[in-house]
Amino acid sequence: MDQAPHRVTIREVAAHAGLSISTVSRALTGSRAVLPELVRRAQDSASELGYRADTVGRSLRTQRTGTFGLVVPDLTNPFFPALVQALEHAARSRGLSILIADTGNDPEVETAAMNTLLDRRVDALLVSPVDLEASREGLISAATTVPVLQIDRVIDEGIPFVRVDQEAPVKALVERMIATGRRHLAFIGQDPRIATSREREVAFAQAMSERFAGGPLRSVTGGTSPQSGRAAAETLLSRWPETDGVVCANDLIAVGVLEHVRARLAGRRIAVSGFDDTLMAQVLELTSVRQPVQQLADLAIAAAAHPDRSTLLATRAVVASEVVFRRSTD
Amino acid sequence: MDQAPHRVTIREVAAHAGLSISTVSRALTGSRAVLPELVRRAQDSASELGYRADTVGRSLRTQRTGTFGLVVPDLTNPFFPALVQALEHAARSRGLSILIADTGNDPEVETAAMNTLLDRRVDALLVSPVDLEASREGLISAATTVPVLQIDRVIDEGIPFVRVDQEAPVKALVERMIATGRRHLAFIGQDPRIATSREREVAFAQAMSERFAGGPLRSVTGGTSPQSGRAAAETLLSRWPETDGVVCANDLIAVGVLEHVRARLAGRRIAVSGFDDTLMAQVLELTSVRQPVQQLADLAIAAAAHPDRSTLLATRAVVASEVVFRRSTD
DNA sequence: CTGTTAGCGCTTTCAT
DNA sequence: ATGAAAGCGCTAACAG
Repeated sequence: MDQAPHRVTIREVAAHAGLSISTVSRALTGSRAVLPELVRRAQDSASELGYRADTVGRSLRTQRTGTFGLVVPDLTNPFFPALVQALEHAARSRGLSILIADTGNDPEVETAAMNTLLDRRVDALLVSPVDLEASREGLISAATTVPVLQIDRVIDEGIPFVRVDQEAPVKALVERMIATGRRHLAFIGQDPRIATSREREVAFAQAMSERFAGGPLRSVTGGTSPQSGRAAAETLLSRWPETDGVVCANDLIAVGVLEHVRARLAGRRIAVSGFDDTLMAQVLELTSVRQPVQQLADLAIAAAAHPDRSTLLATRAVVASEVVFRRSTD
Repeated sequence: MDQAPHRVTIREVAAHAGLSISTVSRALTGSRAVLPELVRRAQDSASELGYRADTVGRSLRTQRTGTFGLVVPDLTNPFFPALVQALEHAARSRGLSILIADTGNDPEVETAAMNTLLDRRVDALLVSPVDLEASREGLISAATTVPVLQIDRVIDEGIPFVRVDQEAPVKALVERMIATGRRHLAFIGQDPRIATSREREVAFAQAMSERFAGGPLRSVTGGTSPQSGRAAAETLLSRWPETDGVVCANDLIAVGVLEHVRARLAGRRIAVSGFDDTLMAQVLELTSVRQPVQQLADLAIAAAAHPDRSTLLATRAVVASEVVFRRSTD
């Protein structure tokens, strides 16, 4: 049936072309000048025999695998598939591959996964760390072995990162809610150990203190799901019944808030916004902050793929995001 | 700063332990019997020096990488992140890794991606092919080089697969719609070149012909998004205005149909169902077919990881799915 | 510009 | 049961 399908080696190509192994290698990779005539002969033999270089042998020799390890906390959170897709495309367009690990929001799994990837000699590690605190040690330790780039979630400024500015969009959301007549705004975060959620919370607190100096800071945190959003909304509105605008750290939470509002507070005109501009936000006409995923990915891969690693090690990029206003904040 | 972080090799461990390289290798991998005393010495030296075997060197020698290539059509479709997550967890629990490729629904990209993965010497290729026709040639060609397992989408019965039964759930949906009083059912598919969509369509046609022999087959196809779902619903309902139940090949489409019904046909009691039981289905109380993603993943990884590849090559698995009834079909 | 040779790190004969 | 040595496929010194 599926007979041991012998892979052609460079040695065979060399023999077939009547050239030395190294000439074939140089002709095919272009690493050194080779007579055009011989290049053709090498290429012809290669394609005739169906030769494709074995990257394992190459990696052992060059000490580069052309592979990045990508560590994400949870593919169930729709932001991450979008990020993975963008990263994978950016990587593949440069001939690079991605080993993926989903840590299920568990810092221990995260550290273990990073070590597995290091064993596979990835050229760099792209990580969205799970936990502001618990992820730190493993991340720092990994960074002593391989270039590490924090993507989206930043937990240590000493390690390279590509992140999104959270301050401007949060401020824009607050301004919009105020402009449409709201005065009692609140924030619902995910787990506060999640870097981006924490940043959004801080940005909210700051924007509010600028507009309502001395006013109460209405803020609760929960999980990352519509259910926990509903629960958080309930807590929030019983604690601060005057609330008329809610900035949520995530679309999933915002959806839960919308549900709660529509079910229990049908008459109230409460503004709601989310983050990530997921499909659900579009369908439910939820105002949300669109993440520049493509840009994030391009920057990350460009940095990680750069020939001399000092570039990666110097990367500290912050990109802007854009608020998409919809009916939920009218 | 980040000084060339020398990785410890097995040679250094051997020197430190006062043993030969081969003894250390055998002690650490357990590939052959070694005196317990020496095993301890090897292990101690290894952990003392922080040794971790280089999988690149190992792979070159053993001709196995412990890595699978995973090729999915589109991570934007929420079914696939769930599948990727389940596969990655199942793989990692066995010490195996996954190289991911998202083909963006393009068969040519798919073939190219498969070749890239083959160059990386993956032990097997797990593929959800894009296109019933256009993916076939590349898939068959890859299968001559490496074990290939079709996941979820099956386009060639001659190649191993792990799939989900589509017939039973579609039949159950049709029966339910009939039981709640509907008589004029219709189907909306994704692109008919998508294997699962096609199977669902066929199952629908069959279920209908059993109940309404000689009746019209109301069926249209479109894309895989709420927008195309809306458009398809419009087409469908203008062509067959009597329609009172719609089985959709996908939750995203179903959401579009719901939108169209709620916006334009507010009074009509039209049943709607989707596939994949995504978060959106839960939020919108949409009846949907929950895919046994975990089971699919476990079967796939178990087959792919099996030491002798004849097991993989013999894999033809079909697992059952479950309809989750919600308000949209009341 | 081309060829010969060494060697990346590991496992596995092959001797002992 | 252990060790010495070969070699997986490739690239890169080093001669020529």
